[in-house]
Amino acid sequence: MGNGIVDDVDRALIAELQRDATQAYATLGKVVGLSAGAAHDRVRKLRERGVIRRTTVDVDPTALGRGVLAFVMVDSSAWMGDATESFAAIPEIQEAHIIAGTASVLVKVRTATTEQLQDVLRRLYLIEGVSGTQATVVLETFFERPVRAD
Amino acid sequence: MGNGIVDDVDRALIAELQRDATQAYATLGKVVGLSAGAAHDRVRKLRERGVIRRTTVDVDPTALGRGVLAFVMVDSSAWMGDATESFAAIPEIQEAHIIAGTASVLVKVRTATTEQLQDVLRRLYLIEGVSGTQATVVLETFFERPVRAD
DNA sequence: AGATCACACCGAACGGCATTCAGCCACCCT
DNA sequence: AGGGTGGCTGAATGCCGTTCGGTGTGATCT
Repeated sequence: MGNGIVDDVDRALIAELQRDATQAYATLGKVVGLSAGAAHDRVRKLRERGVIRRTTVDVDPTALGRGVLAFVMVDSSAWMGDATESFAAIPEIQEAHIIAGTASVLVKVRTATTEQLQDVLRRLYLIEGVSGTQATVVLETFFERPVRAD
Repeated sequence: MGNGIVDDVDRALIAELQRDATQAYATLGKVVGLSAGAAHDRVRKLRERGVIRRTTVDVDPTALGRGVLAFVMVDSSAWMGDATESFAAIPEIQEAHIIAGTASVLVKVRTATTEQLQDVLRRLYLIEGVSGTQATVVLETFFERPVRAD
């Protein structure tokens, strides 16, 4: 998995697709100096190799009623390495990472209201080994952008 | 902007598109019980309203040489509300948020190595008003998924 | 009630684009 | 030199995005 090299043309293609994945392969190819067929071939291989995981849409969280964003440091009294499913089972959690430092897990949470955020914290405490949480509410998001490709 | 209501069908369409934005509108319509034309119409309106911001691709950060992920709490001695551009100018920063609490800004950083992470911290200190940083390195990512649509 | 309007959907038609493929070229390995 | 591999071009084909006329429904106004 993940084999093969990602060259400059691949990176340019990825950057273009991140910007707008709906554009035609002919357009895409022109940007990097390739025919439509060649561009298509490269993108197909990038997908096969798992470099491009999927094509998706970016949505406005507020429009979906997920206007409250918070990061929560989760303290634990036990090894949390196998707790993926426990965190994934809470749908309001958008990301979960094991971290180095005093806390052991960092999660990114989106809810409609702060009351719902509180309820997520309650459900976090129900996870085996969780001994504490420290929530940080986001007041304003400067930006959220794709992984840098170039 | 952001006008109009997002009903259950819209949410189902968004959820499908988040899962796979390459599928045909006929398929998409079938999932929610709509014709291809109607599905296309709803998605077009969701785009116009800004509910769907863009169509993009999800990439594997490791494959692009961005294997190191860290969250950095940035302390400041001044008002940081207008510092968007300063943070955006550092390409390794993927997200930047103003937060409530002792720190004032939280940023998500992706680099190839921890040396490069250190260099990002150095550049953060160059931003006017930044008085300190506290970096938390991610050891393992459980998951990162789209905003919940349903 | 009846008339008018707005809105959402369907189904068909058109044209463009994704996808495939044969042929070609450059490079590497033996 | 010869054969194999990988990547590219350009063209052909068929599917799909996109548009549009027509219909049904519910709301508003007279």
